[in-house]
Amino acid sequence: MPKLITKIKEYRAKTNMKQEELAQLIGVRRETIGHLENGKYNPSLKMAMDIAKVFMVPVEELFQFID
Amino acid sequence: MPKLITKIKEYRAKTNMKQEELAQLIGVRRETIGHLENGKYNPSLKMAMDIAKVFMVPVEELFQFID
DNA sequence: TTATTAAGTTATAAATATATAACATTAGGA
DNA sequence: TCCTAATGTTATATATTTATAACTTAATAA
Repeated sequence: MPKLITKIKEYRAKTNMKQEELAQLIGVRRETIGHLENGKYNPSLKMAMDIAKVFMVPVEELFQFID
Repeated sequence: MPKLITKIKEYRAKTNMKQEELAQLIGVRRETIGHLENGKYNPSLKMAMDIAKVFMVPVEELFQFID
């Protein structure tokens, strides 16, 4: 079972963005962002790319699977 | 409803790889690769990154959402 | 202390991806 | 042409993500 590591929280902090704001920008729920930040599951490619676009970084900069 | 465009088939052709071979490399079914190549759905981030790794390209080079 | 805002967490429902199996179609070589 | 391998396609089952709602916790300010 590979674990997902993400830098979403760091990029949010860097830009003073709340979970709620990010969620609205990409059209998902706040809880979904929270779960994702805490590695609860493997998101869809669309959602991952939408978030990467918000922070203007490549998907691989934001997400990494370990193991 | 955004449409998914992918270059998987092109990269497979470039390296003479069958759907079945790619599927086994990343641990999914042949039909799953087929459906993905034909834009049937939005894959998981893990699967997208696994495929990108096989062809040694960034995720964004392989997948693009239109609209 | 009380109130408020952001984030964590849990349970359940709904939506969607993926597996599975079966059959159809296409392309290429003998 | 006939065979065969590769791919397309469809239906259904299973697994997983995401939505929803509710409650909790942490931090901060009044």
